[in-house]
Amino acid sequence: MASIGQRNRLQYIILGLLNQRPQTGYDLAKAFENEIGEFWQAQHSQIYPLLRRMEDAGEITHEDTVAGEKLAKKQYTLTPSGHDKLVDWVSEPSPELTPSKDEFILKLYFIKTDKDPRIQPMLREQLRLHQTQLDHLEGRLKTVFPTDAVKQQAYGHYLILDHAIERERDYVAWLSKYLTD
Amino acid sequence: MASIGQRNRLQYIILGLLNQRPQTGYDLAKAFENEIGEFWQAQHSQIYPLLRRMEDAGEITHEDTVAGEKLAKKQYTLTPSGHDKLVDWVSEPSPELTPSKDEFILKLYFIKTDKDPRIQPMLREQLRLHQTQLDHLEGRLKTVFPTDAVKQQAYGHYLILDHAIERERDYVAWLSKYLTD
DNA sequence: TAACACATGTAAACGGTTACATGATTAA
DNA sequence: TTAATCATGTAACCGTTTACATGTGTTA
Repeated sequence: MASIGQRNRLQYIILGLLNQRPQTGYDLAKAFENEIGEFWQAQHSQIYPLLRRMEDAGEITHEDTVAGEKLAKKQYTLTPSGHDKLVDWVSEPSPELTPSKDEFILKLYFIKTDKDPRIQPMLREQLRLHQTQLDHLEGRLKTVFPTDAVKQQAYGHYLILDHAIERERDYVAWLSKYLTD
Repeated sequence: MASIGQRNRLQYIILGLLNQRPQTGYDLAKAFENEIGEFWQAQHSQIYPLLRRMEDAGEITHEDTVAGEKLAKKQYTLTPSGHDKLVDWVSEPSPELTPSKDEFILKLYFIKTDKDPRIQPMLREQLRLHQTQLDHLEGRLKTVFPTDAVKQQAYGHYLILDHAIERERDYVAWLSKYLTD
């Protein structure tokens, strides 16, 4: 029995995605480029070995299918044990505050005076970045959740999109506060 | 000449900290427990080998000193080359938006309906956490920057503390928006 | 004298990224 | 037919965390 460290959060994301519907490793990798990519990233090179380990641990199983003439696919599904593990994880407290690792913030820390000529260009660059991200997220909210009915079918997803939007909005407001033009 | 990957951001933090004043590896490790710990974390086991590599690369030098009878210390200082590297890094654009890796947000994503009984307790737990962090940061602002004069001596530090406070304030406001009691 | 803080290191394991490698299917 | 996408894997490297390991100085 392969053991998977308690702190490996990617495994739980995979459990959660497979709980939505059975998928291949390729599908999972795509999910990290799309909606879940706003919150977590993973490459296929990390996903395929982990799927193997999770299957060895009895949390998921796969069914071999063939597309077209001979393109092999592995369709992964949760086992009851995997489902339990997912439920346990979501139900556990999340008492950790992870530092944000924002490189711009890090650079700011080493600027001494408000007279430093680098500050304003840096703030402007970040404003552009976060404004773009804000526009992107607001667009996604409109396309992914056009009606209240859809919100109730993926309520958690709606919540975190709303959170991400407010975060960007506040970041933009904070940057504007210190921009002098 | 040892090469240090471009993406290693810890080296720049160390350059920045040594630019403030010469320090030992132990001092640097302490700094990550205190103020800089809000934004980045590093253990001494990562710091000591990196200091060695940075010295090999000619960015820092050390002077051996002895405290008391024979407690050996290595006091590290920036070289001109290390100072240049720090200035270059701060002056470079920071065009990357790092995902936040907030485990609570991740868990929310997998909750389907607004009727799920886990949502409210989760929101309450996070409210408590972020309220505590907000209180902590507001306390630090008052102790670290009691007057406007001090703000101007470490302006970047003041900015990022202000940013962190607004971030927590907004997080708390967002959580409260969805709390039903 | 015992506990705690100061001080420096190494080793093992883990999580994540980039690169290497191969082959099938579909659409332009 | 050729480029893009679908599909699965491995290898090497890097950054980070946890644990191991040792010894000094200070303070209660």
